[in-house]
Amino acid sequence: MESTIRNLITEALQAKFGIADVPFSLERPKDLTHGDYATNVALIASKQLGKNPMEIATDLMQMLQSADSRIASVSVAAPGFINFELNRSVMLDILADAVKDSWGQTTVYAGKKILVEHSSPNLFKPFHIGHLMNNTVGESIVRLARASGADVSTMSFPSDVSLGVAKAVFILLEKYGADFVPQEVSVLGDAYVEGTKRYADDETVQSRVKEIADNLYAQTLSPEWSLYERCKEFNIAYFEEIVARLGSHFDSYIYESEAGVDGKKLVLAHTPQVFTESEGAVVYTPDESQKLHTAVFINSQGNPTYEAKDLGLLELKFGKHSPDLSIFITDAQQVSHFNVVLDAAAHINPVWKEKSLHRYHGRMSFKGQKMSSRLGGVPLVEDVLAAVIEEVKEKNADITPEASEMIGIAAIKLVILRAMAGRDINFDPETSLSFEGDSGPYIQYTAVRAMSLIQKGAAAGISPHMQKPIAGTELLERMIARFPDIVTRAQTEWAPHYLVTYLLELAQAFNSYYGQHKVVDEDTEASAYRLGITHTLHTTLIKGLDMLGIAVPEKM
RNA sequence: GCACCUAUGGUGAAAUGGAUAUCACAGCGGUCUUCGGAACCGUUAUUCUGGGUUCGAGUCCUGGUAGGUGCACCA
Repeated sequence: MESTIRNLITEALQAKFGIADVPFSLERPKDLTHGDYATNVALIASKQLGKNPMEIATDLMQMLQSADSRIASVSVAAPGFINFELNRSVMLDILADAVKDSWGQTTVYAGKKILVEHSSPNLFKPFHIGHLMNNTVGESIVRLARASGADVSTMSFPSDVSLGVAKAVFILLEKYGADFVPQEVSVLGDAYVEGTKRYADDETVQSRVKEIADNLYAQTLSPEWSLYERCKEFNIAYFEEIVARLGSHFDSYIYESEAGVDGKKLVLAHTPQVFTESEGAVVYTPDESQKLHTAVFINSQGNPTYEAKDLGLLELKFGKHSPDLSIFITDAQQVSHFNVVLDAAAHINPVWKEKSLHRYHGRMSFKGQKMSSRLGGVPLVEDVLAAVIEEVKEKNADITPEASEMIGIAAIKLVILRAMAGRDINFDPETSLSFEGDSGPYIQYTAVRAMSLIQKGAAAGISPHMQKPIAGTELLERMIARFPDIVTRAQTEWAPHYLVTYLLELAQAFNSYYGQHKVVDEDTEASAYRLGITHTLHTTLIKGLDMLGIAVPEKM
C-alpha cells in the first residue's frame, strides 16, 4: 500500500508540475485523525516550484482523490500536508488475520539466526532488583526476536569465578567447614557480603582469599574447590527457578570460568600484536582516534579480568552458535567496557564486532538509593515480588494465587518496559507501582473484560463475526490493524516500549468505547459484529503482552 | 581532567525533523441501581538556557548550566 501511494504521488507530481526526484516522506501519522498515511511532498516541493505549499497540496489532492479504489479520501491540512484515509474494507481485510495464530508475526529477521544473552547472574549473589530489570528487558527482546521470523536461541553468562566469589568461599569454609552443603541462597549472599568486609581490612584474609581464587581459577582439587562446586550447582538451580517465575528459559550457559580460560589463551596468542605487556599485566590500548581507555585483560597475578572473559565469551558464542546477530543485554555502566572489548575483538575476528549488538538498560535505584549487593541491604526479586503480590491480594481478596502472581509481575515489568531502555528508573513501590492507568494490570484487565464479553455473547448464543460492519468501531479497527506495524518497529529498533505505548492506547480506546456503547444487546447482528471487534482486540492484547513477557489471567 | 549518557506539567513517562507536544498519577469536578468500577467523562498544568541549521526543532549542530556513568589489574 505504501509503495502504491508513493508511486501515485510521484506520477501526479510529474504530470502536474513536471518535476521528479522530490525527496518527500510518506509516514503513518501517530495522530489517527490525520489519516492512515500522510505526506509532506507539497512542503518539500514548494521551494523548488516557488509556489505556496497549500496550493500545491490542493492541486495534488485533486489528482489523487480517486486514483486508487483503496483510498477513501484525500485531504489537505495546513501548512501543506496531504492526508490519505484508506477504505474501511482495507482495515477489515487486515483484521481478518487478527484472530489467527500468525497475528503479530513478522518477517523482519526471517531466516536469521539470533542469539540473545541476558540475565547473567553472579553466583553467590542473590537475584536482586537490578537483575530483574535486565531480565525484563532481555526477555522482551527474546520474544520480539521470536516473532520476527528468526531462529532464536537464548543463553546466560553466569559469573562463577572471581575474587568476590573467593571471598564468599573463604567465609563459608571458615564458618561451616569443607563439607558445607548449601540450603538457602541467603547464606551464600551473606557470606559474599561478609567476605567483602573482612577482605577490606585484613591482610592475612587477603592472601588466603587470593590463594582460594587461584585454586578456583585453576580448578585445583582442594577443599575450597569441592565446596565451591556444590554451591555453584545450588546457585544455578536457584537461578533457573527464579527466572522461570519471570517467564524465562535459557537454552544454554557459558560460564565465566570457561570464558576466562579461553580469553586468556586468546590474549596471549595475540600478544604483542594486539595486546601489550605493561607493569606485569597484559593490556589493550585502543587507537587514539577511538577515544577509549586502556584496559587490563590479564592482571599481574596472571588471571583473566572481566575484559578477557568477555573476549573469550565472544569466541565461545560465535564458535558454538554462529549467529547472524548476537544481542547481549547489560546495564549502561558497562557501555565503555564493551566498546573496548569489541574494539580489541575486531583485531582478532572482525565478525565478532560486526554481528554483536549491545542493548543496555538503565539502573534501578530503590527509594533513591543506589543498590549494591556487595554491600548488602539490597531488595531481592523474591522480596519485591512478594510485596507486590501482597498488594494485589489486598485489592482483591478472591484472587487466585496464579492470577495475583501474573498481575504483580505485570505491574513491575511494565514500569520497566514503558520507558525507553537505557534510562534509569527510580523504583519506589509507593509511587512507581500502579494498578491503574498506564499500568500492566490495566491492560490485563482490559483483555479479561473483553474475554468476559465474548463469554457473555456465547451464553446468549451470539458468536463473534465481522460480516456486517456497523458504525462506531472505525477507530478501534484502525488501531488494531496497526499492530503488525508496531511490532515491526519494536523489532527493528529492539525497543519494546513502542509496543507498551501502543497497547496502553489500544486498551484505553477499547475501554472508552465500552463506556459509551453496549457491546452485547438485543440486536444480535450488531452484537455479533461488536464481539468480532472485541475478539480481535483480545487477541491483539494477549499477543502484545506476550511479547513483553506478560501473561494474562482468566479472571482478576 | 577526558569520554559517554540524560534534562519534557507537581510526579512518572511518550513523541519515525512535521500538524493543537501525548499518556498516566496526583489535584479539582462529574458518571454509578455496571456488559467486570483495576473502568469511563470533563478540567488545571510541561519541552533547562543562549545561539545556529530548516518551510518546520522537544528532536539536528554549537556554547553554557545541572545531574548520572565510565576511565589499569572488581565484575
